Amino acid sequence: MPELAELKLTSDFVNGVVKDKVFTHISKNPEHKWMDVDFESPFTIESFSRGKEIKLVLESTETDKTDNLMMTMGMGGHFQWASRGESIKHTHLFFHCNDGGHLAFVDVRRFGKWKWGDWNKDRGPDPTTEYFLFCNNILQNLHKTAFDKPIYEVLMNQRYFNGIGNYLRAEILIRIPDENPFQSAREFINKRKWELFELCKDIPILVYEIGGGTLKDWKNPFGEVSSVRDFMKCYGNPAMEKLEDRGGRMFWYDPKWKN
DNA sequence: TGTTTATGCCGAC
DNA sequence: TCGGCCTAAACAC
Repeated sequence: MPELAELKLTSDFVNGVVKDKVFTHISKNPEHKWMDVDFESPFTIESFSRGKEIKLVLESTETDKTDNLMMTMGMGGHFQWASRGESIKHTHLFFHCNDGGHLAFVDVRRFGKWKWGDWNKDRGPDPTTEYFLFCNNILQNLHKTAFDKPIYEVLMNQRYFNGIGNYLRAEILIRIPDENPFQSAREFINKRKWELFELCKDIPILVYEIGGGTLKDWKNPFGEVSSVRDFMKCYGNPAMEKLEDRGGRMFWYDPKWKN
């Protein structure tokens, strides 16, 4: 998906467009097989992101009812605003506004999902907004077998690295150039924990500040914000080596570690 | 025209 | 751990 930085931008975008707006109901595109959702009218929306989850807080303007619609974005989910009469292809959730427009959850591949609840307890703290908890969650669990695996695989484990995805793991590991990304996560972390943890915080923040990664299925909802585009040193770079990991994802890495 | 590829996750073995 | 879920853009021929 969109990874941590893109989720944060998506959440900002939602907050920008729903500000001072009142909604009447939610409907779902029947093409999408996932659950229907609705909420008592009239209501307001506020968005938060944590790692690769988005929380939409819906609040009745007339009663004290409130509920959280928890969403994941899959590979390309995002939000757009549609004015009265406008319809956007591949919209799967419509948050209908009393001005006739709607907030559209657009998701071509339909990998995005939603449900009522709260932050998924199987996902770890957000490295950018809960940095101390993020570090602690790893250090307290470092003895577990999950950390026997190579660091390049463990960086994709959302229980510990919530928000890190396929491009971020490549961009993080390439920035610790003298450590082999194929060694065990435990060994790697024991040696270079603070550099690793800080990169897990700082790279997503950098990408957020420059307006998101340049990704095939994802466009910055605000349009281009920055001309800084060279943070991507590794992912997708033909000068780098790549291999398919056990999850069927391409891992991009420095050719010097090819065995 | 056909094939490969894509930022992710879930559930059936 | 592995296939399945989906569409469309970018390739290959």
